[in-house]
Amino acid sequence: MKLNTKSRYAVMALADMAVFSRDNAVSLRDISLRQGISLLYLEQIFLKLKKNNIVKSVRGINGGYILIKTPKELKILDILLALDQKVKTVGCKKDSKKSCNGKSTKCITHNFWDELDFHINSFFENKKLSDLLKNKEARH
Amino acid sequence: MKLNTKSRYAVMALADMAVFSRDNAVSLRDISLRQGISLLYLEQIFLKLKKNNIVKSVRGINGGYILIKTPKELKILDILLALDQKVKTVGCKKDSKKSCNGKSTKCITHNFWDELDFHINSFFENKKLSDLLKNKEARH
DNA sequence: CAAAAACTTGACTATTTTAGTCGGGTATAT
DNA sequence: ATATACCCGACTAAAATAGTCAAGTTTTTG
Repeated sequence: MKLNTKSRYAVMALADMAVFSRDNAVSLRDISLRQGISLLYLEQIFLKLKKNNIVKSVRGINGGYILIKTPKELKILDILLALDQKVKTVGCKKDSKKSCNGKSTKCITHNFWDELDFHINSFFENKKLSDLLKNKEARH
Repeated sequence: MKLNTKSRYAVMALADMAVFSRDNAVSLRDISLRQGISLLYLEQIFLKLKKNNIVKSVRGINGGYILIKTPKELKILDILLALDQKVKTVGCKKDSKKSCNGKSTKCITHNFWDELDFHINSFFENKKLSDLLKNKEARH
């Protein structure tokens, strides 16, 4: 039950941008230094974020990336989907024909996994990037 | 964001037992046939379920496994833990010393991942095996 | 214009995890 | 006795993951 590091770093990098950008583009080099993430790896991640319209890029000197939406509007779910991190915890259910374990009938636990996925999905759907920043140093 | 098949099959097999046992032991062979799970694989899974006191075994002819708790009492979380399926979606946090990304300070997204884990954990904690059986054919 | 900063992109690879099998046991009811 | 069913460690093929590399292109600034 793990999230891949790409998704994790993506959220981390975007949170960094939300904190440090003041309308200016934020370079991957800066994010890399601040968050301790490999620059090469960040490049790969931002490629996907760009393709999925989470950020836009500015080339050349003083270039970098800019959030397309405000942190208040940006759902965490959108970030995960951009990194191909689907919330589908279990294989059974692809299509409705031969759904579970190769059989044509729904398996005994089918609805339970559906519920689980829905539960997790809702969490990511309701959380916005701005929510991460609030409690940065709050709590205990 | 996937559950491994061992956990999935474990839940499935235990649900099967809950449905088909009438105080008698349920053999893995029967579960294998009914649920379409490899017998050899089931053996591996039940070894862990036994070690973690989810089931007890009866050897010899007419042997099999018996649920230790009633389906109403058996938390799904206990099943997952028995299969080493920890709900810890992200690497940062092992110990409190050098927690995130090798750094000594909590990463910017740390609390968020904690919340996520808590959210998922609660789900598994509150769901009992008996809950899976109720809505087997219910809903839509 | 030249050079440097920074984005662009596909391919590649080592490591780890996963899913599942195999073989050779042991216990027990009939 | 023997068949059934649990017991258990070791093994392996395949897939996923994490991350690197190479070779660009674009744009700003001096």
